[in-house]
Parts: sequence; C-alpha cells; structure tokens
Amino acid sequence: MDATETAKRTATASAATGRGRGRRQGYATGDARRARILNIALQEFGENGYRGTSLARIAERAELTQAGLLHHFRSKQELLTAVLDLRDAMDAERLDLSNLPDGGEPTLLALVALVEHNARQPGIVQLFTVLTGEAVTTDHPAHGWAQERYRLLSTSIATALQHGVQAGELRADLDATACAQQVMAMMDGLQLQWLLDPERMDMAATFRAYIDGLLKQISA
Amino acid sequence: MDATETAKRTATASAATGRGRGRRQGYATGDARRARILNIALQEFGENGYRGTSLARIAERAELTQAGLLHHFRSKQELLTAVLDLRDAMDAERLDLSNLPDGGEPTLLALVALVEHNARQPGIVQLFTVLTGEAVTTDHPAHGWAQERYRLLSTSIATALQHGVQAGELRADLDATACAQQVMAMMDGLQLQWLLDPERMDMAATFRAYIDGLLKQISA
DNA sequence: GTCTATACCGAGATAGAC
DNA sequence: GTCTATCTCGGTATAGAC
Repeated sequence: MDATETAKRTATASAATGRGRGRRQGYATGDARRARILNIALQEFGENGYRGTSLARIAERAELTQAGLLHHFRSKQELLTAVLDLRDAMDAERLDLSNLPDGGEPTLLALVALVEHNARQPGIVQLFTVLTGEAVTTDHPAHGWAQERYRLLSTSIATALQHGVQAGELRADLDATACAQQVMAMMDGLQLQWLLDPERMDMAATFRAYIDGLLKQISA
Repeated sequence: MDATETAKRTATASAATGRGRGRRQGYATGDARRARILNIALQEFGENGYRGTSLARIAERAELTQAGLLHHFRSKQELLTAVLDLRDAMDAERLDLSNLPDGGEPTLLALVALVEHNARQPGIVQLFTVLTGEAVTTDHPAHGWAQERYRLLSTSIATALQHGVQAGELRADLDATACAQQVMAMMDGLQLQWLLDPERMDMAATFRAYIDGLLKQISA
C-alpha cells in the first residue's frame, strides 16, 4: 500500500470526477483525501518537526482549508500519530522486524541494505531524525512512539545476534544487547551528519565499512 | 545549576559574543543577570528545543518579565546564539579541539573520557541532541552552528588519526575521515538512546567497548 | 465533506513610563 | 534596568451554514 502512489492517483481522479456541488469542484472521496493529507503531513513534519509545522500549511498543500483538514483528523496530535503509523508501515515493508534473516551476518547485511535504501530517501530519514530528536523531551507527543521503536528494534537485532552466537557463527563472548545498540547508534549518527551535510558524507559506504569491520571482530 | 558558578565560566563566551551595548552599563550586576538568564535558557532550550521554548517561561524562572529579558538579549535568536556559544565554551574546557592529545589512541581515549563526563550531564547532552535534531532543517537558526560544529569536530579528529597513521601507530590503510565520522556518529547515536531510555543504556560503557574494539582493528 | 467565520490563546517584539 | 501596556501575528480548535 503505497500512499504516495495513491495520492497521485487521487489528484488526477478527483480533478476529473469533480463531484463538488456548487462553485468549486474537485472534492475527493474520504479515504483518498486522507491518504493525500497524510503524505503531505509526513513531508511537513519531516521538514519542520512537529512544533514547527502548522495545520494551515498542510491544508493549503492538500488544497483544502484548515477546518476541512480537521474534519479528517480531529487534532494535530491525531494527525501526527497517523503519520507515525504510516511511517512504521512503510518501514515494515523494508525490514520485517519479526522476521529478520537467520543469523548474525545476514541480519547485519540486511541493515546495510536498509541504509542504502535510506540514502535515496532523505525525506523519510529526516522525518525520523527530526521527530526523534524532538521526542527526547518526555512530554512530546511522539515520546512514547520513539521509546517503543527503539525497544522493538534493539531487542529484535539483539535476538538475531544471539541466535548467531548460539549457532556458533558469532563469538561466544559477544554482548548482543550492547552490539545491537551500537549498530543502531551508528545508523542514527551517520544519518544526522548526512542530513546536515550530504556532501561530506557517503552514508551507505561509511555504514558498510563499519559493519564489515564489526563482522571481522565478532565472527567466531 | 548555580548561576554564579557559571558566570565565571561564561566570561570568555560573553566577551566573544559581544552584546554591543558598550561602555555605559554596570557590568557587575549586568553580567550576573545575563549569566543567570543564559543558564536557565540553556536548560529550557535543552528541554523543549528552540521552537518549544518561550521567552516568557525563561523570564519567569529568571524572575523578571519577558520585556525585561529582552533588554539583555534583543531577540530569541540572539539568546539562542549566546547559549550555543556558552555551550561551546563549556565543551572547550573538556576537550580542546585545536590541541588534541598526540596520536590516535590518546585522542580516542580522550573521547571516552568525554562521554563518561557527559553521562553525568544529561541536561547539556539533551541541549545538544534536541537542537541538532531540530537544526537539520535548513532554515533553523542553529543550522549553521550545527554544520560548523561537525566540520570542526570531524576534521580535528580525522587529523589526529592521520597523525597516528604517519607515526606508524595506526594502520596505513586507515580511512581517517570515515573513521572520525563513525566515532562521532556512535557518540551521538548512543546519546539519543540514552536520553530516550536511560535505564536500558550504559552509555559510557557501551562507547568504551566500541572504542576498544576499534583500536584493536586500526592499530598497526 | 467542505466551507466561512470566529473564538481563543500564546508567542515575540516594541513604546514609553519610572 | 525593569516594568506595564500593547501591538501584531500565527497557531489550534469550534460553530454552524451549505
């Protein structure tokens, strides 16, 4: 379910259908409208963070009024939550956490592939980086989401590594939890530098080099 | 935080910042007030980010009105800049980038010491993490600061590593630039997880373990 | 389902008295 | 140097017409 695609299709469809009564035409059906709003909101939250984004701006880009937008999402918070859910769904297509490849090396190489994919998706990466930074504050609406995300990711990766240890693929003295946290930290930290200064950072290559070195170190 | 304590530390920073109001004021009381405001602002920006912080709240905690605050700092932006300068000055006491220890290993161990220090300073760490995340956006008032900071840090560390290579201490095939970026990324990424969930992360130990492994890998 | 209109609030900044 | 008062703007959310 690619929402971007849906949004594009909607734009043309609604323009052609034009089921508005009265002076303006081009009203879309509810669900398509929602998808379009969600996609724009995803971009805006990524570019300006939660606090830096206004509903009016999103509404404008989605070609309705701010009040109209609030018919679909009753509050800004609710919109954010929906965006985070969308992002998670998109992620799940790329990397199924509940079904990581078998063994330590395949798991780490899957992460390399993910970073390579991300290097072509600055918008999505930025949404994550900006919101996670904001969400460090305990009372931020995305705080719980960010915590939950890290817990899920770190235990998933740690478990995969632990399996590698048990299979004799990785060294018996490996601290799987710490290693998983380090790998995630490297991903996030490189993303930050890459977003700030894309010219100076070949994110995918630098991450791959890190994983290569790591594998040499932890392989049995 | 103790305002008078910080007033001393601030001396250089505020002189460098230059508030441009020249000769006419009594510096004794003026600077103490400024220092107090700066410290509170540092906490608030760290807790809520730039956009999430209001001058009124800072003023209230500093026990004056918002208009009174704006007598010392003519705008919110100016206050942020002063806070960033203060932070840099505090950092410089811990780690003099223009005078890193000689050689690769001593440099990396100095970073370990820095992380150990940071693990006892969540407020400062959070200021950095929150603002850097926010500042990914190109039009954020701290964007230039963040870029500059990374450039300075990465070239300093890379240069130190390169010296280690030339001295035969580190492997000749080391990519000093990439390695410096990785080390910074690890610091930032671990900070993020630590701030979100302090219980689950022994930041100092995890970073030290990373550096230990790295040294084994890159030593000649 | 979308609109217009508006209530309501909080922000940053300025003017001018003391 | 600090205050009160005020301006102006932009934000979220609601009410009610169509």
